[in-house]
Amino acid sequence: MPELPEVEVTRRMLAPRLVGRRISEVRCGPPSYFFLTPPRRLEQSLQGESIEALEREGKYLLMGLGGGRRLLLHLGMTGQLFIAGSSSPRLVRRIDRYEFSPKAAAERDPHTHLALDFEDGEPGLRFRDVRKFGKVRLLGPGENDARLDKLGPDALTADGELLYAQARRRRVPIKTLLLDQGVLAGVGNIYADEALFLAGIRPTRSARRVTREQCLELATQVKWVLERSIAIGGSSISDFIAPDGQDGQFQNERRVYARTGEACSTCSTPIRRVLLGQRSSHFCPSCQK
DNA sequence: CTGTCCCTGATT
DNA sequence: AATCAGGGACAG
Repeated sequence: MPELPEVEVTRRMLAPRLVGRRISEVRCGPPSYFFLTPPRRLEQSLQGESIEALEREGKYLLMGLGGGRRLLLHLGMTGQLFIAGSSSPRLVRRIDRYEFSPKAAAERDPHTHLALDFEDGEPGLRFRDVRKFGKVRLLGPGENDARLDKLGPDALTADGELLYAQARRRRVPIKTLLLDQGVLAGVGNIYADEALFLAGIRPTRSARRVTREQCLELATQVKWVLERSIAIGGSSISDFIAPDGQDGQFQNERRVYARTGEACSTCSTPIRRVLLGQRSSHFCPSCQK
């Protein structure tokens, strides 16, 4: 599940391969929940555009285009952004045949929704998303997206005092607070669980019962775990791949996430799993209070 | 603030 | 055939 580190790894690897190039051809799959901007309109509007920047806000990517327009991208749960021709066991072979015409339907990968190719002939960009929880939207000059407007400060700059101030006035579990993109932009289920483990705080603890010292420590651990994951290419637990098809390595360093029943790496107590608002949380009942 | 829904593939 | 996974929008 792509969270801040996976999106940032994607951005860093993609930027040098996209920025400065002019789009020669755009192909989209059929209309779906995935397209906030209708696919036909994307095909018309993006053709001939040049890419001037690639930025990240929380878990969103923003491709800066000429004339102040921007392309908003979100990977959702199973999104994969990669360079055409990349190979990975997580990618199907049909992927490079991105012929989206109805007659070619049997030949194409039904999960690749967007393909951009470049005038200079360098390999293009592909956006694949099995479950279509991802998003694509074209923003006009000066146009904003409500999703972006709601984002809080980037989690890489998490401020413990600010987190404490928010925690004091919310009755929700601390884990729920961490997942709130309006509080800290970019934290998802994996890194929330990992940061809470490192800070020694149970995910279920009420936010208002987390002390100031604990909030400072939590902010420190959030930043550490995100930076560490970025450094080793993110987490490839289910679907995530880097733009070159490579897997990240952070899944090998996780202490609690999806380790239910396994021995805690510090004290050997079995890791437990609880549900918080339909979402699973993992913690060590001995190390986390 | 909590519950439901969007979607598809893997698992039971 | 039913259940689970879950980011985020939305309804209640």
